Amino acid sequence: MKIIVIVGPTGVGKTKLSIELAKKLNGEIINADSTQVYKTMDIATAKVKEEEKEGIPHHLFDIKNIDEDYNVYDYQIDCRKCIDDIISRGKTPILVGGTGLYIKATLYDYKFEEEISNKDYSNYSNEQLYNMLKNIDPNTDIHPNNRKRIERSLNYFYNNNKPLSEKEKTDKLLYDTIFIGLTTSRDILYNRINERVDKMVDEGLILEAKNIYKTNIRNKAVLTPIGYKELFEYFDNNMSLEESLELIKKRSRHYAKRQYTWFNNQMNINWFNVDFNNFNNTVNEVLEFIKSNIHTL
RNA sequence: GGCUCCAUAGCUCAGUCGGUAGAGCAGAGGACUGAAAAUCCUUGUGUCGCUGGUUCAAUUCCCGCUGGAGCCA
Repeated sequence: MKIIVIVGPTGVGKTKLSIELAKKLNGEIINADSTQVYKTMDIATAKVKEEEKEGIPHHLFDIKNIDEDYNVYDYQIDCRKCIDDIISRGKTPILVGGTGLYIKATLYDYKFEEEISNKDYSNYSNEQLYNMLKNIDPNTDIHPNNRKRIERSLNYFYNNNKPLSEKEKTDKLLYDTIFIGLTTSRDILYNRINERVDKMVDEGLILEAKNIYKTNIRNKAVLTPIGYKELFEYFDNNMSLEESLELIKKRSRHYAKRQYTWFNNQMNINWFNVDFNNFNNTVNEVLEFIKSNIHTL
């Protein structure tokens, strides 16, 4: 059984395509977006709305509260379980989302072990941490400024008693997968992203952010997505509303660019240019590609 | 009408006591195996507004023009 994966930068229309494909391919949709696993983070994450689902089963959305942690390790387990379940019922799993790492860790043979201890490094400078890492892992290629990676690397060492640079890394694909990528020109994409932020505001983004702001939760889940931390600056009077929204747009543009870098260089994607005037053209083009791909096997 | 100031990268500006220029932002490229919408790295050639003059050499000095800001009438 084939797995369909739909990727692409934020705002190209992945959600829409996924539902059209699911209808035609007897499919079920699995979220592959790190921020959409959380409840109540709906507008900012551009989560699919209930009325848009058209009866298609959607998995791995809204499975965590915002005060809970979730990461690749958890996702790999959940998503593989989900894929197996859908296949066992004779349906087609359709992974949709923009989080390249989650998709790759699930479909490729990434190995994670359970980890227990995670130290607090807040008393150390970047330089001190880097030197600590160099001591235990001389071959590390992490940049000295990349504190997050350095901490992770140290934790890996203390949990596994070996340097992260010696971890075995495979590029083996575990599932029979068709990778579909949606794309468009940079100009059009950036315009869509900018307009979408304004649309989010119309749909209640500020209230949604305010509600999360009022919980006083400031963990990874809350501070990771684009759209809340920027508005918090406005709520705290450090920024005007306009500045805050501009920042959201800018960061979304940067994010889209990083997504291209990942998908172009980490995965073998079959790219399709989106026809925004007639989305059906795009759907049909992709469908044809999938069908020809299935037949050749 | 008179006087003063400004005109340099897509934007905001710095600078060259004359030897054709540099920052921030925007933009572009890249890395990525437990925060990934995160984190980190790399990347600045542009008729120095236009025209003429002085000079071996002008974006830099001088004349004029154009556009903008301010002051005096």
